[in-house]
Amino acid sequence: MNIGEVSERTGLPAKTIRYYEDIDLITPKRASNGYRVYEDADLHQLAFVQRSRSFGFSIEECRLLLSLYEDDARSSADVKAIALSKIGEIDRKLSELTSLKTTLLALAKNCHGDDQPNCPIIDDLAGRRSA
Amino acid sequence: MNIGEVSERTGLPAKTIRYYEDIDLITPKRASNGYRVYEDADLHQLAFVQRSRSFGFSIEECRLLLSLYEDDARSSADVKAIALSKIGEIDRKLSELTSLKTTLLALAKNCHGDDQPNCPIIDDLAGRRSA
DNA sequence: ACAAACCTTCTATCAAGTAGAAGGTTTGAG
DNA sequence: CTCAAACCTTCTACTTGATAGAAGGTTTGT
Repeated sequence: MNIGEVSERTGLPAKTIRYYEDIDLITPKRASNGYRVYEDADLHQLAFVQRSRSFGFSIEECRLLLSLYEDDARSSADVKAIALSKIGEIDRKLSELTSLKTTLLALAKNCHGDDQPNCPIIDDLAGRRSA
Repeated sequence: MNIGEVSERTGLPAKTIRYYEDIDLITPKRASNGYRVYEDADLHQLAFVQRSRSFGFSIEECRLLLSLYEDDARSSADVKAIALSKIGEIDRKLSELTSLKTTLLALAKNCHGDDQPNCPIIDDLAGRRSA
């Protein structure tokens, strides 16, 4: 299968698929004319990476997960550890975003939002505590 | 004031302060020896950007906020609009991360986490619905 | 006089692609 | 048979928001 069909089937841009080869993530064989030839196993790997990326795993994490995916002797504990650490990361981001939102909401609430220059948001950003 | 003292006072690395000049965000005057000379107004602007960045505003948003900060004829509505749009962005990220976490948690819960290769996380990433 | 501590500019690096240039090949239509 | 569309290739540059290092000039203090 050529890259065009792979792109169509997976929905990944051809550019991205070539990029994955460039970083030695998924490396198809080559035909005699130099074209990349994707076999079913490559397609499965691409779909695996695609889904892993959509779960927020970085490329390097995908590389690790992929090696576990390919490893029949893997232990599920290794996989679970990666998932749990990712959940921890998500939790940290969630609490950071939540407190950010709280602060911005409070600021916005106090701002009249009219055509006057007076603005508590600017005041706060400038370090002038408007409380 | 030289960049070293500015760095010390604001806590921003000198590299970052030079970078902000490079992208025409905060451009100090130069002394006859070529050194950057920061005045109080520059320091205020730096602190303003620093705080805006910590609120999750991008550099380009900071640039806009800074121009409003400097503009005595600004309308607070303009500022509020930026804050509200940022809150919208945060909300989108929050819900994305929350659903991601839910999915990963469900997967991790079903994984034994032992030394056996059998793993519902891998199965899901591979597209094999383990339900 | 000499070193430490500044200052300068320029270049490269990170993540994860995306976009475009410049060119070769192959497929199908007329 | 010819021509163009549609593929394919490699290489380079751009994005964000800095950070790190090279290579070198200046200034301050002892």
